[in-house]
Amino acid sequence: MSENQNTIPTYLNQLNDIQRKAVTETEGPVLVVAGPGSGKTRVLTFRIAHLIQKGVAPWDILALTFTNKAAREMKERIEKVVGPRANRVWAGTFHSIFARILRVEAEKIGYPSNFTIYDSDDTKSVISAIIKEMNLNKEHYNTNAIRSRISSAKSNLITPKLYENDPQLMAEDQMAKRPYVQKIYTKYVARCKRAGAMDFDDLLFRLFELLQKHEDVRKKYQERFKYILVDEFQDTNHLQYSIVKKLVNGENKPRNICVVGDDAQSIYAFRGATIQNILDFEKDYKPHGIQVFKLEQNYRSTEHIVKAANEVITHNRNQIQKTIWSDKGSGSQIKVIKTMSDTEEGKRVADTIVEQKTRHHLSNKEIAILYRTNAQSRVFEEYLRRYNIHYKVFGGLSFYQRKEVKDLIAYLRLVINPKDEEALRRVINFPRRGIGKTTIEKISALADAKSMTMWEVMIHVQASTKARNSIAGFKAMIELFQKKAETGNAYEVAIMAAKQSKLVDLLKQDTTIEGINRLENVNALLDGIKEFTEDNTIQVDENSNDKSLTAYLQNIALLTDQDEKSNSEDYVTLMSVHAAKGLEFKSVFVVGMEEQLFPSFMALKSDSPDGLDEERRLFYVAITRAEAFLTLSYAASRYKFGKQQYNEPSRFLDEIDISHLDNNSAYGRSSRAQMGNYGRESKPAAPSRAGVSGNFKRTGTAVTPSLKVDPKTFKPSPSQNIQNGMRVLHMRFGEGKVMAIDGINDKRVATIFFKSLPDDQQKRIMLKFAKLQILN
DNA sequence: GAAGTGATGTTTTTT
DNA sequence: ACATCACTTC
Repeated sequence: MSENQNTIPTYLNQLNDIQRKAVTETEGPVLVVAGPGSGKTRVLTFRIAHLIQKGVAPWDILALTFTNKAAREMKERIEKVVGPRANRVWAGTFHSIFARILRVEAEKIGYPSNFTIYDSDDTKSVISAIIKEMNLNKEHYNTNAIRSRISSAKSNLITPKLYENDPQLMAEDQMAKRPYVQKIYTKYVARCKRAGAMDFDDLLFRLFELLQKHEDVRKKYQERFKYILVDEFQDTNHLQYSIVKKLVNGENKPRNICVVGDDAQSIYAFRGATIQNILDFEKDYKPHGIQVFKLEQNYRSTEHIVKAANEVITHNRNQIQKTIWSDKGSGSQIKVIKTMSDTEEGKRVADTIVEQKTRHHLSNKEIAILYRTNAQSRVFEEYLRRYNIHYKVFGGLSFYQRKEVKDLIAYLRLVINPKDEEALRRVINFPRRGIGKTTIEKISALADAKSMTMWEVMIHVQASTKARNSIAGFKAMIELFQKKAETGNAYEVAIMAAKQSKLVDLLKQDTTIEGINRLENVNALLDGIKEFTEDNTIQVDENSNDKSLTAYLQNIALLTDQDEKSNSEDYVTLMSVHAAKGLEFKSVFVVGMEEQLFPSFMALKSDSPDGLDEERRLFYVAITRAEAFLTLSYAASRYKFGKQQYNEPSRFLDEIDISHLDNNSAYGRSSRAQMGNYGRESKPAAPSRAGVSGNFKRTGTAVTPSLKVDPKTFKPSPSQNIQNGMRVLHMRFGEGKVMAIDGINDKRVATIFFKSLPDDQQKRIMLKFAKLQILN
């Protein structure tokens, strides 16, 4: 691997014939169909390295990937071949690269250059607010359903206007008893625009719009990107492909586009990805002399695994013909574990892990448990903990999605873009500063009426003097932060915001385990920001080294927890099959192989074979992650939504020829029908679910404080008599001292320091309701 | 305003 | 089973 820039490119010797062609045929359109483990990433990176070696400027190359991780790996590997020049390649995810371009060009399409990126929570909250305002029936207008409908409209280049004129879409909504989807869509788009915000789909959609409407901009980027490469092409949606086409097809421009993908590994159709893109690509570029290369040798897995995967995938209807093969020897047969319950599945898988570790000397890092849904991780966690096996769960709530982290980020977002309404709503009264729900609704209504932003109108709102004072105070505070942001770096602003907003103070008051955790998360965020400002290796933009708050927010908006830095710890990986795409492990456990679960009930209920095909591709992805050992497991019964369910073993198990299964497994498999009955008839003694989880009881649940005062002797005093400074008695909290009183009449709120509470915790209690006895 | 209660939805996958 | 949300109670 030692590359010397002046010698003949030795990297070409590390490739087989087809791979080498895929690397060296740099001109014109190229489609690389790459089976699992066929060296796809190697081809992509070497192709880029080769271009650079040939004299192409790194910044003339655009490489689009699906995840940040893939982009990072690609850059690292290019760097190994060509050195630090690699960093100047435009390599990143669709979303991050497009966001970068939009930062520069946003004003041309009516957005501020410091636009906010709304994540799916923000999107959801905007849509849900619109549904509420329109007084629509929540039963028919499910926020998630509407969101995905809007998202898929955008992914297919359908604006609200086009939506309205599309009889089929409108009829579908009519049928589903939600005729106002188009209206919601219209409002949603307007709302985002007013807030200077783009959601994930907008990062693509608005870029398309930009290229469409502005010929000069289009030409600029067409000329800029002389070579374009797209990874995981099977997972692109129509919109992404449309943008790529726009960038590639310039006037008098050689169409140097290379896409790499595998139709058999397309697993994101549910969010608009379509393998049609691969088929279209071949058609679209045929006139321009497309070359197609098929990488069919699998360097990852042994033969039983590769052959089983091939057998499974032949059950799908449409696919590009290819024969994946391996010369790594037959290897171990596939093991199938059948169990009575999900808890037993957890135990048996953990047992098998222990056995494999000793017998084959595997380290934890070489082992992965893959499941269809994230909720399945728990049983495995429980047993791995019992056995003292270090593990790590990927997926679920990412760091940046935690409430406390989002709260602080919302302050920062507001500093950069005060139009950002989601950020404003989030923090205008958090920590509480007396700007209640009604006031916020008034601001929102006023903003709507005047077509201005909430930020602009909020000081003019009709409200109590107190509320208006609070609003003015809030505004002044944010403006103070903004001033800081003009001169200070991201960290300085963040520290100031965390402290002066009283966010940290509030968190410090919560002494439960979760509360301490939350405080730690905020501190971790602050540390992260500090690191960002000090670490020169983190760069948002290859051409600048911007340490401003804007730069920071842009950097994190598109991060997911998959992007956590890899560390050297040795752990067993637990993740969803989706998350495992692109990874490989010596030993892989694919668990929960049951009808309704894998394939998912969602795919089965629609009755359309498309859904089932996608599940099968997903299974194909799952089993092809394994290098040497593959274990499949299923349970006769499992808990779902709190109820015990009995499922048949997955049909996918039947699609693997029995010759690839080990002896014990083959026996169990052939009695598939029996197995279903087995669980039902003999009624296995209820697996002691409680027993297992009992050992791992959630800790830290706050216990309701018991009564501190005997109800018989307790005589509450009239609330209007309570004054600042008095010693009072409360039924549950016991003795305390009134530290402050604000509000008038019915709205009087006392801040009381109670002896019984830990540390210097204070409670705010509304006097109208509280029963307090004056002590003296 | 805060805490507790009961009803309701959620779980397929994610940039 | 768990989380969230509207609603009640203090």
